[in-house]
Amino acid sequence: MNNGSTALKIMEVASELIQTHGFHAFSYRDLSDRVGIKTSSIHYHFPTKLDLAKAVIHHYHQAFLDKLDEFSKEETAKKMLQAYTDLFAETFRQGKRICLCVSLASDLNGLPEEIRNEISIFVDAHEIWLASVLKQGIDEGGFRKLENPRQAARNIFYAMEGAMLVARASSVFFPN
Amino acid sequence: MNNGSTALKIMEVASELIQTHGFHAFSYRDLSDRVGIKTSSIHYHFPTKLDLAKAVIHHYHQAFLDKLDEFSKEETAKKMLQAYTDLFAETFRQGKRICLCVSLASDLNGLPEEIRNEISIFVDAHEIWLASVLKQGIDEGGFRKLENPRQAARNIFYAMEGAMLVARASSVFFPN
DNA sequence: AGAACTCTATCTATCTATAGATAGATTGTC
DNA sequence: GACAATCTATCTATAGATAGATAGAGTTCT
Repeated sequence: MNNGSTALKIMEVASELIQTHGFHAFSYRDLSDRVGIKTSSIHYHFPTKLDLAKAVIHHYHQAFLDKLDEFSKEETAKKMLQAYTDLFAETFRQGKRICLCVSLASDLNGLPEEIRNEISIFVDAHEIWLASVLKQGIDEGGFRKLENPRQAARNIFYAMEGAMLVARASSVFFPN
Repeated sequence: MNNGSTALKIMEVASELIQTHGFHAFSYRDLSDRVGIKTSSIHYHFPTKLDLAKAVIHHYHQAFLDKLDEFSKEETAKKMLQAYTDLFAETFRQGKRICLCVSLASDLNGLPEEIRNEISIFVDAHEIWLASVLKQGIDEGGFRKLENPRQAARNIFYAMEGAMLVARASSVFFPN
């Protein structure tokens, strides 16, 4: 594994394929076609598919934390929340792309513990960030008082993740 | 394809595997092992894996509509909603099993249109039922007035579906 | 009634395509 | 010349799928 531009491109394409088709629904051949190198060269960078998955999650996770930091610079909690939900909407607009961790969650029962842990840390980070935004919003007076901000944060997160999956399936969003 | 008990058993096992592992993550061999017949015999009942998927969706869809009818017999909208959410919780308790249509939705970009249509009809049925329950609850006075019951129904549905996936991934529900 | 036939459901054996993976040669850059 | 990155060629395992045989239950013909 290394951090050169080829490795990065492989990770980006892999991330896209996981988010649009799922972990078990793409192959090294698909990557090969899109990145423009042979499958064996991909193995050079990521010996196994799980190594690739781990690297993709790590990269995506870091990028997401950076986004959250950026959102935290907004003036009000309301704007932070808006920026957060906009990111989901924007992601989905790119070929019905869903959140990486939810795509992997749907395959989770067949993935090794190492990956499951990475994903659970990622999910927790979302909830903690959202809960802190909610608390700030309550203090600011922009949001109404909540009994359990952490639970409310979870509910928002559930709805965001569920909405992406359901939107893919629903005729409301993609009528024939 | 026929409706004998073997075909039914195949469908039930397939449904479980789709809900726990995903459509692309189980094989005819997995079915063969669990049902106790050879893979070739499964092909006798369901010529292709997509034929099997179609049959499973259809069967699951019908069973779900029956459940909704049953829930509609509850005295109040609040109890109907409770029965609905209990069903999700009960399903999830069986080996982190998620809703069939959401599991398939995460693989949707790689599935044929015929299946996509089946799923979208299913999703719409959920939302229509939920919206009617909400309206009834508002009329009864048990629920507070909503500007857009259909949108509220969608939000409930999103949260239910998202919660199952996130619960699978979250350390809050499955700490190490 | 009994022989001949047909249908259902299963089996064994095998096919083709593709998956992820590996060995070893080649190329290009410092 | 050494190393990084890529290639060609190939491997093993498994996927979904198919062909053809078989056992046994039910049907039809004479």
